[in-house]
Amino acid sequence: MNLFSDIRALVLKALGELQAEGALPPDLGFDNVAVEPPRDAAHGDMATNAAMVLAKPAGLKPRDVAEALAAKLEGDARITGAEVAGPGFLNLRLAHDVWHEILRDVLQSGTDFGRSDMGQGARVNVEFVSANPTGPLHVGHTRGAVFGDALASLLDFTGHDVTREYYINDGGAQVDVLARSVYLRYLEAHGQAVAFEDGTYPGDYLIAVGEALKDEVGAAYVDQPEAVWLAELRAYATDAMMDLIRSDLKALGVEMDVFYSEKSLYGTGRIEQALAVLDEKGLIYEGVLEPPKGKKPEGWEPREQTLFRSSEHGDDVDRPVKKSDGGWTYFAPDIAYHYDKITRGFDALIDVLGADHGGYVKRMKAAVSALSDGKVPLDIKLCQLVRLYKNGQPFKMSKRAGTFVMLRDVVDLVGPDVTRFVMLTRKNDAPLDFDFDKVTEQSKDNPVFYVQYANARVQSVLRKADEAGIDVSDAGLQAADHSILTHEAELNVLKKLAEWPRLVEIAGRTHEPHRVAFYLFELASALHSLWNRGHDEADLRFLQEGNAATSQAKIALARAVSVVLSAGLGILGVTPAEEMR
RNA sequence: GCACCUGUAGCUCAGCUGGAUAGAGCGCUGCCCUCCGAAGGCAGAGGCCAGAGGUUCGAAUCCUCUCAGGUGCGCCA
Repeated sequence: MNLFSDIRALVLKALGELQAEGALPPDLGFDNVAVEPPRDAAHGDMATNAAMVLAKPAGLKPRDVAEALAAKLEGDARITGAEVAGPGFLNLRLAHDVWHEILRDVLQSGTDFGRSDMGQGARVNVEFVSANPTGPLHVGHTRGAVFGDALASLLDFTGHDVTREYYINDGGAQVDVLARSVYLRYLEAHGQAVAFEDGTYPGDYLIAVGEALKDEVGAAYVDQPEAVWLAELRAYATDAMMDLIRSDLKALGVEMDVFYSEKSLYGTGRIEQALAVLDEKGLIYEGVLEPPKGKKPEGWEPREQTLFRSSEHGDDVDRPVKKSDGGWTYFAPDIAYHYDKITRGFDALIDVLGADHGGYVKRMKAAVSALSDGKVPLDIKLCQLVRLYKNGQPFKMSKRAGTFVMLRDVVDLVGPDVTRFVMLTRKNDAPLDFDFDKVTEQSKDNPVFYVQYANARVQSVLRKADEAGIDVSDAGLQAADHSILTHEAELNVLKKLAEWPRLVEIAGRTHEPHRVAFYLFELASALHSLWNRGHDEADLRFLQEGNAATSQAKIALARAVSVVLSAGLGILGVTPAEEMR
């Protein structure tokens, strides 16, 4: 149950009655009527802008509309006060019962509390990571992996049918480079001295691949020309790298539903087919592009290419799908890949990419718009870079210097839970600072710790209550008399719990999982605040000595916080802490 | 040159897809531990929301322009 939509429904019903009575014009639309938590708690529990939105089209004064609405709403048992404020806000106060009902709902629904059917089962494809299969994942990929996975969970929680997908770029020239690099390691395994020149991957992770290849084929490829082994090694090396990447993802707790191979698009007519669709719409032509102004690429000369008229779908210029030598550009298989996603029947597509792919957004949106006749929306989420720090000092990533930080390094050092949470404490399009020391610090500066600690405190109360012989089973807590929870600090926690379903919908709609992380911090904060007031005010403690009934009600509140924390952490892919060590 | 992202407290950042007196953490100031729930809590100071116009009942949020930082710009994926 979502309290905000319930109250909004109530407001709409009242407005409808006013309409029926002739107090409002009959042709008035209520789409813009919103019910929100007021920023200032002194303004009550809920506020609606109905009067201000409707006054103008109705030809009435905002305050008059608000007064009429207030009179209607005050008849409802859930509303204990409705007052007009400011330019025409209607501030509502809700009965304590409303909050206690939320508590019951949380306890009954468990971590499904807040689950929404907003998505109505729409099929959404979330493509993320999609790192080139040329080596293990590094810290930049990690952010995309965590973001994509959490976004997918969030969409699932809001009623979408989600597919997590990884696009394997196994079709391009970089796979040749990989194959040749593996060949060098293979020769090395046979005792030959090799040199890794520019244009090869010198990474240590290929040593094992070279040795495994030797075990498999013996000396069959030694001193053989490329023509003999290249095609074989491309496939062999790609498989080896994907195994590596899969295990990296597993270490982070990410599981893909689909791995889609770029290679499968070549030689199968898939690319030609997708381009034919565009061609039918008159969006493919032979032409010559203007050189970019200002910074002319070296050796620029005008050449005729096959172009996609992406400028008709919002792009700035048209984009080449064929190189001047007739081969496909990288864009062509990408078009085919997205066309494939569309034909698989997805209602919406999401691509999670690194920020360096910014230049790619418009053309891909143009392609999807053209291919689906504007029916399938594509949202592209760009993840900004991660800046690493150690002891407050920046920590440069450089391939050449060999200090390239891998996903595995981060996860091994701080664990998957901390990695995931911290990666989600910034919105995707802002850069993220990741300090290895701060993220493991046990203090309130550290949001991961702060949230986990709140959950651990609740678990601790539950254990102690159990030892004291209080029934803290789900049934016991549900049956408790929650109506004694009337203290402001307790109501604050309940109100924060009531926000969860709304927060989830907003986060899901905007594709912004970081909102969940911030909410969890606020919820944890509300619990800590109540907990600490218990220090001075004994009757605010969860465990009331010698009064099992009161304890049960208070512990039910704590338990509900734990439930929602678990649900939220679950979306982020973080395991709730039972205790702090 | 063009496109995209960013610009909010001293610092790091939220800000509900247009709402009321713009929030949090850190840092700063002042309180709160004989013991029973202080790896914490409470209170306070701190703002021209980069700047200028516009849209409207109402703008940090939408539009235009300017400034600053980042990213990218045919024959790499």
